[in-house]
Amino acid sequence: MKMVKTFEALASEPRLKILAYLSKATLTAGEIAERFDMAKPSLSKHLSILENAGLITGVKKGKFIHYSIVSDHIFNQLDGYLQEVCTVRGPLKRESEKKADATSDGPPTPGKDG
Amino acid sequence: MKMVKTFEALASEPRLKILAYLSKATLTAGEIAERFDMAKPSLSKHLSILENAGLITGVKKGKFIHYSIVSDHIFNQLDGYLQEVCTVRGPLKRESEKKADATSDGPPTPGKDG
DNA sequence: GTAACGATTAGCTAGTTAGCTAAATATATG
DNA sequence: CATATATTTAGCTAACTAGCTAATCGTTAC
Repeated sequence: MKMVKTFEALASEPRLKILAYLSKATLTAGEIAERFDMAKPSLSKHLSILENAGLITGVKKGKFIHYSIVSDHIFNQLDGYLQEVCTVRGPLKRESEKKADATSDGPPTPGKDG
Repeated sequence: MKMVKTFEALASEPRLKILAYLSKATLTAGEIAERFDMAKPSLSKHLSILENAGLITGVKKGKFIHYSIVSDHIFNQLDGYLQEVCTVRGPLKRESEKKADATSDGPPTPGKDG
């Protein structure tokens, strides 16, 4: 698991913002570049880093490339890492602690119940 | 939420390894430095980055500083980010898709039905 | 083929990061 | 106070990253 690649892709304010934009819609590189007031080549590089890390995917349609987030990958990577490092936390313990932590807010984290 | 700081701290092979070591035990800076065959000042910098991001904490006991992982913080940061970006994924849907993922390689585009 | 448009690659500069060695800080001990 | 140990800070160089402009590639339209 190349976690470093994932974290490197996420360790950038512009890239986090790009992901935030893409979390709600599929956008072309040009649209994103407009929103960010950033030169297109600079943005293109960020997109390639994100795509190379598997966090987004680009689909070419004519002369446009539509980028969209790959939520599954992001989730699997981060969740997998959590289970790797926070070994002591079983799913039930997580649920328990989340309830204790914020009684009003925050949904329970699903797990394998075991 | 300063996610960038967290991700920057995690975007480093040495630092991921340090966290891996600390996930199982509390160690002093010197012990970690020995394991990594890395100059102590270099390691010290990594430790300070991790501590500054809140991922580890150092407790001074005499002339030693015992570093240990702050699993809670790591979990909360990453889990919080997941819920921020992967907004469409409700807990139940996550469970469902994890199961479905094993049988089909093309996960459906997430909708707003959460 | 030529022009226009969308996006990326190439090449450059400025700022940052990673590693080192040497010096400094802090704690125990005599 | 002087010494030894544990860790960090300071200062340096090499390598990397981020951003830009200019040039290139691919597609659509004429």
